[in-house]
Amino acid sequence: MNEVIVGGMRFALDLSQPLYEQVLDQVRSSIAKGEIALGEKIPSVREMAQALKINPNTVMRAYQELERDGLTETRRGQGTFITTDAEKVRLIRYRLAEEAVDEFLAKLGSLGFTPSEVAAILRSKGGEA
Amino acid sequence: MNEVIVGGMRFALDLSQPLYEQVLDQVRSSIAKGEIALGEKIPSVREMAQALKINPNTVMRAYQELERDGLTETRRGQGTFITTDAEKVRLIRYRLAEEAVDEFLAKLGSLGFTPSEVAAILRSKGGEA
Amino acid sequence: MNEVIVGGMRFALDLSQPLYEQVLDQVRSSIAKGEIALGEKIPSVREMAQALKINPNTVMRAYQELERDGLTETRRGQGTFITTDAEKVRLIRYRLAEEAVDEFLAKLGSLGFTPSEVAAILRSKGGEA
Amino acid sequence: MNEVIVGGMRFALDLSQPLYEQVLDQVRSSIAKGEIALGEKIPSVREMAQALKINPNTVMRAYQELERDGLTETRRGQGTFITTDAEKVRLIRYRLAEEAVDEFLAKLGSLGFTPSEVAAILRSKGGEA
DNA sequence: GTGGTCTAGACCACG
DNA sequence: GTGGTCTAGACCACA
Repeated sequence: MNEVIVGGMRFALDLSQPLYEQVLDQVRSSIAKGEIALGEKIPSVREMAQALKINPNTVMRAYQELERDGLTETRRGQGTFITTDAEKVRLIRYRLAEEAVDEFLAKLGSLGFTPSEVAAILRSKGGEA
Repeated sequence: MNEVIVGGMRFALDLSQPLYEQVLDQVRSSIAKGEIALGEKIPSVREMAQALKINPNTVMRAYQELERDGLTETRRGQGTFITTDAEKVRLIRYRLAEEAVDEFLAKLGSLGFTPSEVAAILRSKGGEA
Repeated sequence: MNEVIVGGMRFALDLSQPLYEQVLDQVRSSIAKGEIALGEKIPSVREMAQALKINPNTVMRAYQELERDGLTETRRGQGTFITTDAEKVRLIRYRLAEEAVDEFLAKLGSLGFTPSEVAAILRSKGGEA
Repeated sequence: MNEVIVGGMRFALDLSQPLYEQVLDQVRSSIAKGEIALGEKIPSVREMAQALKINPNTVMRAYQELERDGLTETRRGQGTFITTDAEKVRLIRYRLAEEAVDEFLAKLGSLGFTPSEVAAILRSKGGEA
């Protein structure tokens, strides 16, 4: 495993997706799961880049997207902090889940699976869905 | 909607993904769903390109990937035909479904949803999974 | 097996190579192996095409190449006949073998195999070479 | 000879085969022979294209096939690198050799040569097989 | 800078 | 007619 822990968050990067997207997803996921507390400071771009051994531009892009989503805010001269707005976090978590579900159902539908077949596959996968 | 029907298959292209991948996915879907019969000829590269208003090279790339997957065979000078091997189609359909499921569960998991929460969301979405 | 016997020669066609080349190879091979006698008549282009369920142009092209090699001769109004020159057959057989050997050694060499490794692989393949 | 050395690899292109296939074969050979170390970067698409005086798209096609075979991985924005998985290289080298052997034996067999004749020809060719 | 996608258009081999 | 290769050149996303 190529895992790194930075600022209390766990990162595992691969080449299958853009790096900035993986960083974004993994920070967002840490927030959604509550692994990192609201209002807490996250590592600086430079620290994060060094820890993950990736280009600072890549981290920067991920951070910018987090801020656009309202999940973080930068305080000049102090760094980047997780939002303190729990409702915002809840909404974003829900929105991401909904998107994933829609995409999933669309894909399975396009392969001609009925809802009950989907359920069967999910069950066989260990989810008790 | 910008839909086109070609050779009994429905196509709707957008810019969110590579065109060749969309063509690939949609032909594959048609095969997986059985909308197009085994052994049947699919439209020639040029026909398809003209119908979808895209470049023949782009269609060709999709067709070559289909052949690599074993879903089609090309007969020189005659065209491109769906495989007659039903087992191969079944396997690929299953593989695609499995990939979608894995991706879905990973994403929802990374957002901190438990299996039963996932099931609840799916139910609310109209699937009775 | 998708085999057809025509004029005493065995044919099995697939899509991995040009059809005309397969026809050419298989006729040549029948001659080289002595499965078809010198001076004998081979089926007409039309007969052959019908038997193999391929385009007459494809058969024609194979026959033309055979004639260019001197393995056959056409007698106007009578058809196509295997040469009666045994020496020519011997030479062509040897030339084809030599080409195959050269190509084979070149390929294995390009993969960095030593002669003794090649010999080992050949032995493991059932040839006692 | 129209040879070019690029990134420690030797290239000689002709018109007997598709260019992208020749590039593919020659890079693959270099990897199989260990002429280029695992994990090493190979020349960028543009560099290679310029050096070989062919179109970047042609090089790209070769590189994509290498990646599909698992012999290389591409790091976005950084370039294309030889895999670090020695086992994968070993397997592919063996697979290529096996294919060559099978093809060779089939061809010689179709010309009616017995295994011992094949062995004799090989010996006379300088291999001591 | 890197790889990746797409286009337009030429040319070839095969059937 | 079919698929396949190649080019030139544009444009994009990523690091």
